[in-house]
Amino acid sequence: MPTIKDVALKAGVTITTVSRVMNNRGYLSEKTKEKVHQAMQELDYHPSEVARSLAQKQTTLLGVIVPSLLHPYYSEVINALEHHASILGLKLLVCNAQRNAQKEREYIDMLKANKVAGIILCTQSHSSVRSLVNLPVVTLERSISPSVPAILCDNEMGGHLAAKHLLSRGCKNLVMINGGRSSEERVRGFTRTCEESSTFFHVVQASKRQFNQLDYADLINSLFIENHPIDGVFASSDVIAAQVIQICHKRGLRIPDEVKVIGFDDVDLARLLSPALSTIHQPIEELCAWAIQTIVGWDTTKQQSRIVLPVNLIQRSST
Amino acid sequence: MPTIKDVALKAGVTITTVSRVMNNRGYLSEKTKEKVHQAMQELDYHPSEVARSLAQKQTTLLGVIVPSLLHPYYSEVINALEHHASILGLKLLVCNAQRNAQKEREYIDMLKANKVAGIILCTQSHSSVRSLVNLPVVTLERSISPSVPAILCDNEMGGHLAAKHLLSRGCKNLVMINGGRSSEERVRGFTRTCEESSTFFHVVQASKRQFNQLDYADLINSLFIENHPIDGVFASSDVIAAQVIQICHKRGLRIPDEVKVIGFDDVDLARLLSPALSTIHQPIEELCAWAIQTIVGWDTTKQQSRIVLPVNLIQRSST
DNA sequence: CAATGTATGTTAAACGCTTGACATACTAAT
DNA sequence: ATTAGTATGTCAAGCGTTTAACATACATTG
Repeated sequence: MPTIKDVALKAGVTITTVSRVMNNRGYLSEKTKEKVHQAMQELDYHPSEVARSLAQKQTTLLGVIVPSLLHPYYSEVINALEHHASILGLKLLVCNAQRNAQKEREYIDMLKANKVAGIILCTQSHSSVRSLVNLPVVTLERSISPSVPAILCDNEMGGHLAAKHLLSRGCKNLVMINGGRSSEERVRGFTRTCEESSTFFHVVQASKRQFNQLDYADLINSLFIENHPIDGVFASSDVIAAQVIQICHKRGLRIPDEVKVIGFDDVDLARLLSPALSTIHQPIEELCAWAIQTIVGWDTTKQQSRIVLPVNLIQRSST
Repeated sequence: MPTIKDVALKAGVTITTVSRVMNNRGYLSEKTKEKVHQAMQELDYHPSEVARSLAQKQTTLLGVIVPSLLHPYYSEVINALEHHASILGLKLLVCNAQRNAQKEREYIDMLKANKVAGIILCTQSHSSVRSLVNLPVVTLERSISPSVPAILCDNEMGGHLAAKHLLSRGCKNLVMINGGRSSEERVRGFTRTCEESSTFFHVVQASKRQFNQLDYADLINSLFIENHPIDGVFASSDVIAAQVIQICHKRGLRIPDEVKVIGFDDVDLARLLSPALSTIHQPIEELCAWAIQTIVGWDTTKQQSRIVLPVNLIQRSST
């Protein structure tokens, strides 16, 4: 592989000049630039990012730590992050902490050892806050400490919209299934709205195990057995909602006629279900754009410690 | 951040010794190791991967290029790759080529500039073969050239199993929908089996646009309009199958009573659909394990240029 | 006792790039 | 004719490791 030296030699300039051309600093005539670019092309030269990183004490890598790579929400997050990162010449180092605080700490150490430009945290363990000083870090749909900027969607509004929608569709007996990504705000918005309309409702909480396996079947089944006839379900994620639909299907409960179901996230899965799932849309693209922006502008802009983006209702065929 | 120098100073040894301890080479007494480890702990020292990479002319990064990050198949691939990689201390650099040959080439250059330990290619463009010499590269569920080792699943067997299954369930009028990830082998296995049993069938091909958007609704709808009553559908991916189910649902066709549907991949989505989708299971874990193994053992083991793993039928409620 | 193996140490080059300091011209404006 | 700006160049240190080469010791073995 050719090095900067070879380029300099071929172009008849010094490596300083080549470096200047690459980084576009100092005075440079068009002619010199031309010569250098020419030489680069002929040699098929690509500067070593590693050497560059060492010299600059910074890489163009961005660490992303997610609690799961199988949950479609994080697939979409990674997709959006990769998109915005690549526009800025940043690369994504994807880490799956698997909801394991120990693993998360190891990943953080690893990312620091790799001198990443920043870390985007989508996990919930607080254990690691202290190891995050002096490093651009942002949490996505999560908030671990006032000292770490957080990008969130308006979860309370989401809970509210879901409840309001189910009520407006005539539901009288609501239940919310709250998955492991326990969002107090979603529950609060839902609860408040139900209470305000004096509708019968309750909230069930999934266990961490159920979240890990993305398997809520038992929980959902028990709901339909134990309780008064439910006619409206708000699931705290589309994945849970999918399973609600499945179980209604098995039990012969028609959706949306007998039971209405609404999810949260608006991942691609939602539109693939039968019936297509009504859900609360998270602006994943925007969330990710803000997250990247927060990392990239770390020193230059004063950090907003908390950014909350609006959500909205997407009505499909399940309500 | 502390450097190897600081550790050496604190431990009262030279940096050579510290380096030896870290890399476990040369003679070392327990006492020295102890001292060095102690010093590392006290300083919370983590060696700079960047410096290490420069010195060794190799990183512990693994490039992965996929055609889409939203397609659940690739989510599972990335999940499995990340898992196997992290066990070996490798990190995943995720690249989304978006089925764009130009982007793919850029990513390959970028990965080379970053001195990755290897590249796992899940894309189909051939354009880049020549730039892959002298670099551990493997293709996953794809084969671009005899000179690049490929890890595949037995697609022809998959097509065969799907057809055989639909036939054994009594279908008389089959259709296969072949998505953009055009796998000739799947078609061949399906076709051969149908022909052998003299069953009426045909194969429709989705356009690239449809694949990109993961939206096959029009195509599927036209099937049910144009043709004799179809009673069995083999979709070349679970995502397509999901949409078949949706459209049957809309058209009031009961599954599996009136139409039987089988997918391919066995991604998580399959078990979340209503009814749960029968499908051909790809051994994603094993495919990925082999892929990583191929990269890691690049120089030591002679490369097998082609590894084909078996698939199997998973029957759920859609057939 | 000599030879061998074990346990350290020192020194310094190498990896490929960035960057600051400084020197030298040429050009154009005052 | 001086000054300021522009366009290059040279030199060398620095980034934080690895690694080869070589020098000492001390402990064991034959």
